[in-house]
Amino acid sequence: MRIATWNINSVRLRIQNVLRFTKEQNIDILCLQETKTPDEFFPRDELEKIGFKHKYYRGEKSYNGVAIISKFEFTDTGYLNWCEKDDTRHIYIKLNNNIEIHNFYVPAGGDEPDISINPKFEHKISFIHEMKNYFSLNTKKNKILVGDLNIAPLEQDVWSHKQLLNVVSHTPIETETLLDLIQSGDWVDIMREFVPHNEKLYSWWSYRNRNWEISNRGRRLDHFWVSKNLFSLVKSGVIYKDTRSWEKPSDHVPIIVDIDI
DNA sequence: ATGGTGGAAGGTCCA
Repeated sequence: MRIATWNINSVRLRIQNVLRFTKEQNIDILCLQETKTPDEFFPRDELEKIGFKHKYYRGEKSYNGVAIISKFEFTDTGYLNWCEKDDTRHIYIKLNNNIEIHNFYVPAGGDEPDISINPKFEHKISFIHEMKNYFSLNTKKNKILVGDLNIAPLEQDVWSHKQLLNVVSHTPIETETLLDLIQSGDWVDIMREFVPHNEKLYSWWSYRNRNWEISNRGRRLDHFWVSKNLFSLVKSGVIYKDTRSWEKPSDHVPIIVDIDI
């Protein structure tokens, strides 16, 4: 089974990119973030035509929004509201092999990395804490967690560790909280099993840099984790940088993972 | 310290 995750930054604007990507890469299940559309406008018919018969999505006007589209049926679907908000930042589905896939869009956190003066940053940190509590209560088997977590936890997950230490996405409070979530939840950070920790690895390049590929000032904000019992079944993990060069690209690129499930 | 770009909206807010 080939599963991918992608912050699409408007699924309606980039539906052609989604169709091209899923066809060319033969994706079975695609988790999307920042779909930015209410459910009644989700492009379900186009996706149906290319074989994604099973879909579960929650969106809202302008902001947030998550979706899972699949060639395999779901035996359960659902979501939780985090930080007592009903924004659309999380959904999960269950497959008939009893594996659960959680799809998250964690708050970006604004500009100022100080929880006492920036409510967006406080929201982000609280969100990760709630994820930690939730996944420590539940069984740590047969789970997959993907999404735009808006944190680059390791030194080589950003173009300059030193220069980004005080930039939201790579501050110590964020990276420590995220690494704690990985540890306490017994998660395996797939991409870092395939790419050594001393090699640069990014999934996002800002729109604000026209020469994004030359300057290569990226960050690894997108993640694909599996519970430990599934790790031996994971055959490959790739960050598919090609889409960043397509027409009207998202600023994030997909992660593609092959799993024998 | 600032501004650079993009999306949804049709004014700003958010990233």
